[in-house]
Amino acid sequence: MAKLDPALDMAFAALSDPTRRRILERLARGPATVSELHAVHDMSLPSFTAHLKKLESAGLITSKKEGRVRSCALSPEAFAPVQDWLAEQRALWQGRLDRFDAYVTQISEERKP
Amino acid sequence: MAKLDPALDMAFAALSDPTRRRILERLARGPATVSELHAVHDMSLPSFTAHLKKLESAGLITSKKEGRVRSCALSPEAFAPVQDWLAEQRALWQGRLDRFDAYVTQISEERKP
DNA sequence: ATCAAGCTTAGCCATATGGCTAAGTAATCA
DNA sequence: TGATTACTTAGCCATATGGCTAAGCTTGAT
Repeated sequence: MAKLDPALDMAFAALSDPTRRRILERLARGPATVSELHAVHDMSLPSFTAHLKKLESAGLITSKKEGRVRSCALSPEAFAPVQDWLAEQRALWQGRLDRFDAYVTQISEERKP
Repeated sequence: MAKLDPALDMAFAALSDPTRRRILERLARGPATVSELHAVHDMSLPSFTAHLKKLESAGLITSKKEGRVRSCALSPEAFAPVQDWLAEQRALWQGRLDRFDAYVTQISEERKP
């Protein structure tokens, strides 16, 4: 519905990177610290934290620093707009299909009698 | 599931731009020519066709040139991997929630007797 | 008081992205 | 044939993205 939706832009952009999707997959199983998340990624820490930052500014994760440790958690509700947009697309397309069906049906009805 | 999925990368990246989402929303209602699609976008034609190219290389639309006119159509099946990934995420997250519920239930059970 | 752990900041680099104009090509129309 | 339509290609530009290293800064442990 929204003509211009920067939140949606950022969410989709954040999801377009495989490193970031892996991070989300990990966080779906529960919170983790930056170091824990970084451990399985063959990448420098600064590069890695840039990905976390992007996920956080897209609203897909939250993080909080306690002492010298930052822990991250998924923000599952942030996925809703994305899924909603896709669902709406599907509905539009389905609507078109249904109307096409109706049209075909109508044509064949008209040819019968 | 796929550790590395360039198709998913490209689909999400294609969806991260508002111009491209508007194009998809239009195409969900039915096919259209490049000119028709371009008409409602305040942008030069070359810039606009670059968006179409990106959508097409992400597999989200197809196009075919007949004479001097190129017409574009949605490829609805290309949305499946995207929706599947999101659904899987949701499932992971839900699984975690359920296990947490079970844990809480177990704890309260243990306190009762 | 030192040292180590766990990030963070700063700066650099290469490539990608998203926009433009100007010029080119191919198909239809008059 | 000549003009017009409908893109297409080429080239330029600014900013964003994704990677790096080196140095800094808290916090926690010794």
